[in-house]
Amino acid sequence: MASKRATISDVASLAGVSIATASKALNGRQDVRAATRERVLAAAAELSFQPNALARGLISGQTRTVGLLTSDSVGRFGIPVLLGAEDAFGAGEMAVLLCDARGDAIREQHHVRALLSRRVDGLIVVGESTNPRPSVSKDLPVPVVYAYGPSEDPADVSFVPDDVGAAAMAVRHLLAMGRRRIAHITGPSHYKAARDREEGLRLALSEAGVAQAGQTLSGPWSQRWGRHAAEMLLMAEPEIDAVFCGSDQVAAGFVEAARERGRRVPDDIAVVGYDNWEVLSTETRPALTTVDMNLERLGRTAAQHLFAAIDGKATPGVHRMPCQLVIRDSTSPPGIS
Amino acid sequence: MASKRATISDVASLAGVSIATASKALNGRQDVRAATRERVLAAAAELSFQPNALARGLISGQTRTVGLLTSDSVGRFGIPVLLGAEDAFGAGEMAVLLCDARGDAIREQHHVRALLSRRVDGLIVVGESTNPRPSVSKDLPVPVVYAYGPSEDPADVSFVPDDVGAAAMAVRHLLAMGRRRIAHITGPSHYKAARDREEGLRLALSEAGVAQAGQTLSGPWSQRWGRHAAEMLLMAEPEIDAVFCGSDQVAAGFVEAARERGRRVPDDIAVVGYDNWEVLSTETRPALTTVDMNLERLGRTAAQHLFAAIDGKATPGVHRMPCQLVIRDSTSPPGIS
DNA sequence: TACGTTTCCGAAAACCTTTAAGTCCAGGAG
DNA sequence: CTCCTGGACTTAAAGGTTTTCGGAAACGTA
Repeated sequence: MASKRATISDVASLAGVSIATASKALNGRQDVRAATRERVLAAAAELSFQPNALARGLISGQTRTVGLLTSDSVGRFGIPVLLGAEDAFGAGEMAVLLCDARGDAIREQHHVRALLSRRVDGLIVVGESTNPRPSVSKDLPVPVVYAYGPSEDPADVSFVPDDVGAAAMAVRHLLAMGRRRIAHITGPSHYKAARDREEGLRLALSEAGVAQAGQTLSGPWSQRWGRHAAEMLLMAEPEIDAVFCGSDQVAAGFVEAARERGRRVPDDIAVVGYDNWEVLSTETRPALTTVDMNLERLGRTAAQHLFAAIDGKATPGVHRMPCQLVIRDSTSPPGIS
Repeated sequence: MASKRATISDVASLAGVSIATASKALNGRQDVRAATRERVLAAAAELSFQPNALARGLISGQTRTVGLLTSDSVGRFGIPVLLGAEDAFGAGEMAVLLCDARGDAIREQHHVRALLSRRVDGLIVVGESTNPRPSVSKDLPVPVVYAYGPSEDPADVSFVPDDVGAAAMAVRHLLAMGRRRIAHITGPSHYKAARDREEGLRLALSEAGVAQAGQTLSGPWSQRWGRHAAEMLLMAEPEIDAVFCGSDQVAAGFVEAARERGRRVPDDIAVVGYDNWEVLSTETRPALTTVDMNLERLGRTAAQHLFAAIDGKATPGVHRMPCQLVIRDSTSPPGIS
């Protein structure tokens, strides 16, 4: 460990000026002769002076720090959002204070207080699912932005993926590929994501005047469920030519089971997944056409919006961010692959 | 946004005492009459007073904040370590300042300076691989602990998974199951993880006086490589009865290709993976026996060690943390599953 | 009464920086 | 010569808290 850290008064006395002059020189302000500024800068470099952000924050009232509150950071979805936010902040001089409430409301309140006591300039709350969640607290002295999981309170600012639009886009792609007997396997219906994606499916089907093949099958978001659902579906609706799956895990399971049952993908049945979780979507055979929610961008956008809210005006409400369809082999026209 | 935040002097005047007395009452110190303490506490509650951590840190010289510097947070390995560290810190009153250098040394130095200027009490550096990395900086005024990726400088404190020991444990398990023709498929040899795991394999084999079946096959850490290696291996060494894979991705690829070639797992060939990446290890059929590096615990331990280093003495050097073998169906004795 | 002890509380310094206000001086205008 | 202007620099206050030390009151003892 190095010896005591240099303060601005050390710099000032080494340069032979007052503290105020040193401060002005270091901050590039007027009223300092060029020669004097040089001396101060040289002194600062020699002492490897780093201004104390605490003292600075105490005066300015701005810490240039934001809190990032996650409910379940182990989840696959929180992480990219977090990364995107960190990215946007890191570009400036902002720092991110990370807290994980692990789904516990008490702990969340505790963290909010701790962050407030550290005088963060703003808060980003990233949810573990797209289900609306309780507002973190009314009347906080700093702006709050919700990412991935929106706030229940429409007066708050939330950024969520446009699941309905993305699902419709995915299904339109299947229709454009000439598929007409489209089935749907997805996750538990208490997930808004599952309901939204189904809504998107219905939307695209009704636009085209096509009926859904069989009932929507709901189960866990797992590969195992994808396999199981595949067996049920191929029994009940043997003539399907496409499946829209609510997640890549489900899709990977479906593909595997379908192949074992002698159905070729994509020749007999085209498959679309969701999430673009690359370890699954690019490693299955064939690689999966899937929806990429672009979560890093969502996180970045949320962070940029927090900036705006910090020094100015926010635009409340739920902002739906467009997703992207990544087209791979699992939806190629028959005979191509 | 709420109105101006209450300060301790607001609390003091509401309670009708001096600032000093208010401070003592709030911090549970002696020399305050019980009744007075009550009044102060009540006033603080009424104003929902939160002490300003900046002012407090300015005096005490302790911010109760640590910096978490990651080189590649998108990686699967950094995240659990980060979570474990956050966990250990969150238990106390510590907060974590997260920075992602994205593998760029310049950016890393920039972040170190920013963190130092914020007066963090310590630093955790989490690597993206177990390859030793340059020390973040000499003579920092705060303690530094490296997690997952150790520092090149043996005077630093590093915590890494015991890959050699874990690999040996995995291979001993195969031997205990009666397997004698054991092959090895792993990742690129410029990864220390790949070299260490191979070393563990050799160790366990030579203990038992058993020769490795064929050469070690090195390739990318991917499922695709696992499939490809399986084809080569089953051609070159058709009589193998077990494979130790350097990662679950490789193992999943191997299992898939082996089954397509008509080899039953585990009856004909037992398979062990590495990482316990659950989306792969529990969803393959059969579920994979694999090594769990227990990265969250590693992160927690690193954090706890940082505590120790902050207020006392550190024990320099590379600390190897034991891993755990998770036994599943892919190594069951023939005839069981 | 004088004095010592205990108990409770307040004044003020300290932490480090920024900034508003003030000082000093040279030089130009009248 | 006086007055004014502007540049270059310094002084001092402010920001919120903790902590040391001194003071005051209350009480007991001689």
